[in-house]
Amino acid sequence: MPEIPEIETVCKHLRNTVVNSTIVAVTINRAKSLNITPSEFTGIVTQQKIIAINRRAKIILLTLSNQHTITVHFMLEGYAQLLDSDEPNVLQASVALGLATGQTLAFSQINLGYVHLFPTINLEEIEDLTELGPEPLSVDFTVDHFLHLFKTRKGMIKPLLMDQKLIAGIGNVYSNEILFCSRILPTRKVKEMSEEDLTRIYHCLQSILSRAIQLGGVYDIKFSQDDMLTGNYIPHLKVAYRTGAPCYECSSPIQTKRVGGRNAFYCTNCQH
DNA sequence: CACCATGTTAGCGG
DNA sequence: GCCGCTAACATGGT
Repeated sequence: MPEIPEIETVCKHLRNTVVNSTIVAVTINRAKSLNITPSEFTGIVTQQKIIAINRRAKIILLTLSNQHTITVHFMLEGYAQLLDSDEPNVLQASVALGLATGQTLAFSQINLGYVHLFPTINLEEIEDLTELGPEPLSVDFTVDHFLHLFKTRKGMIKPLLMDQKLIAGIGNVYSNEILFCSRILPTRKVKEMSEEDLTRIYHCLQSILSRAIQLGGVYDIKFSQDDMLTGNYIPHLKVAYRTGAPCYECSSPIQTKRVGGRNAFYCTNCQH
């Protein structure tokens, strides 16, 4: 479920709280999440300062003062929380970074995801990031860039929007929302779509993702006790998880079916 | 209990 | 190579 808006929301919180903090303790309860041994990880990370927070696709990047970068992918169920270091929740985190501030940055339920560490200063060289397509919200991702990418493809639009190698950071929830906004059915073949259709998708993609970022996405786990942002986009979802409920535009029931192995949500009356 | 949901990758057949 | 499908992965929910 975490896609660009959810990860961006976590990054906002991290920028406001942990940048310039020094890591003084490391807890690893799930060594499988790492790409190196727990003692190597702990050795490299301890006493380093977190100097920058970035996002690439659905991956959080924490840059450390010793020219290393931690990459965190939540995959299905992972989440991040800032806790007081003496809170019991710290003990069940997959990987937790104790900070000099007395708080702990906890990454929990990293079951299929990972917390990797790479020696690098150039983020694009990081192994986890090399296969990813362009960031849809970057300034150089123009409508022409989008048309060029999609025009020549043969498949259905929804799986293509979720293809991380083609375009990075869009998952099941927002692909459904973007297509409802575009009035395009998820099964439509890109090849059979007009340039106008694709242009509409581009603009919906921009507006939906930016609005969802502004409002804090749809994640249901708060980053910290005073977190008023996370999840505020949930009431704005128009089709995702609304199977059988009336469409906000035309009142006909929202439909679901498998498209490209995932659940597609759509309105057969509004989308064509 | 079996099955489904999620994101990603690998593998297979067309 | 691309497309569409399936399985695998971990876990919790029905």
